[in-house]
Amino acid sequence: MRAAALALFARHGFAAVSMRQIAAEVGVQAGALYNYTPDKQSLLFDLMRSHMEELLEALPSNSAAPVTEQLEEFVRFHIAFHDERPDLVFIAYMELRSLEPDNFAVIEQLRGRYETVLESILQIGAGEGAFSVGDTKVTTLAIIAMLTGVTTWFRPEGRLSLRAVQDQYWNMVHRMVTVAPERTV
Amino acid sequence: MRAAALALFARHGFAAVSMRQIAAEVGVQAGALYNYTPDKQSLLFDLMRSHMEELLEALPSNSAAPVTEQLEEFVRFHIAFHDERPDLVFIAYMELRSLEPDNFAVIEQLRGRYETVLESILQIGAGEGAFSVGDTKVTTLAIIAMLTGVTTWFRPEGRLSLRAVQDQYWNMVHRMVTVAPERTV
DNA sequence: GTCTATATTCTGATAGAC
DNA sequence: GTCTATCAGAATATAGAC
Repeated sequence: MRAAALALFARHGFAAVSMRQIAAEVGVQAGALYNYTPDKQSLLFDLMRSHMEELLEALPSNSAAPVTEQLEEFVRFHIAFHDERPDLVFIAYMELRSLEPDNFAVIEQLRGRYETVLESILQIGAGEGAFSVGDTKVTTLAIIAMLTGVTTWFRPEGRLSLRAVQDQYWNMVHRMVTVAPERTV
Repeated sequence: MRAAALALFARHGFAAVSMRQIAAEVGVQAGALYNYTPDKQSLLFDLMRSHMEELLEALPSNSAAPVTEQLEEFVRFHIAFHDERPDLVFIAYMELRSLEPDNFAVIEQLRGRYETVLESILQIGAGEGAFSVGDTKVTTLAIIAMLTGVTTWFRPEGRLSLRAVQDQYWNMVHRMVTVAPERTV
């Protein structure tokens, strides 16, 4: 049921999907779904919370490694993890406004913890002189927006391999946080 | 009515907003709305199409200027234009899936034209040796995702001025497309 | 644990008075 | 051009048989 709901929410949006549609996808009648979830809102919330918790748990944290390597690891991890769960990533971002206030607060807090991991890497790197960034919060949000955008177009069977995409994004992020070169033009 | 619908769609999502809610916001009864739109779908489509057309019309195109200046102009324009219409930008991105197939095709084509403007700048710059980019399509999507993300957090009365945000994003984009420096760490 | 049936409310859209 | 009233159907969720 969770898988069916996830696919439908990602394709049509939470509000546009009815419990009857989910039931039809599973192959049961609508009433049977309520043996597995108390209501529709909980179904969305559980999907989003478990996704965010898995994301945080899977996040590598080699705080002993050089910051540049930590940043590279973060970039590659973000793209790979999101590639494996495109629907979950999509709804975790798109359906925030469909959450009731209490549920929203929980997800928002988990999001904040994820962003803080990246921001800490940038701050430490800036302190060491390894990175040159302006505002670390702005840079954090810019990098996450850029990386998350990959899910809107990347397909494993497409023109570029996952590895090639990771390479190119790491290259872009690396340049973004490294001191500007002499003008070449 | 368009303004009321826009605000509600941006906050709750197209599917989650009823014609009665829009009417209540305007201060009329639901039936009266149908003097101004044939149906709810057209209301969304008209908002999105007029937004995309204004975006394309306002887009500067100084093809005589150096490509680096063209890119800087694009970056600053994108952020400023989107800052002025946060709700429109939000629904133009979030509600693509709420469009019926024919309407979706129209909006998608307009999106493509906008992306092509940026990609052309990158391609010309790469050809001239002014830029060093990997895949121009990937770079285009990465830059647009990064810039569009600004609307999710930027507030004019916030900590950073619009100008400061433009400066920092231009700095990041400029580094992204410029040849990598010698390793500093 | 799934079914059928249903309570209740809401939905987009229309008809006709004024 | 807006109102009231309404149509026809869909929505979430529940009750009770099996």
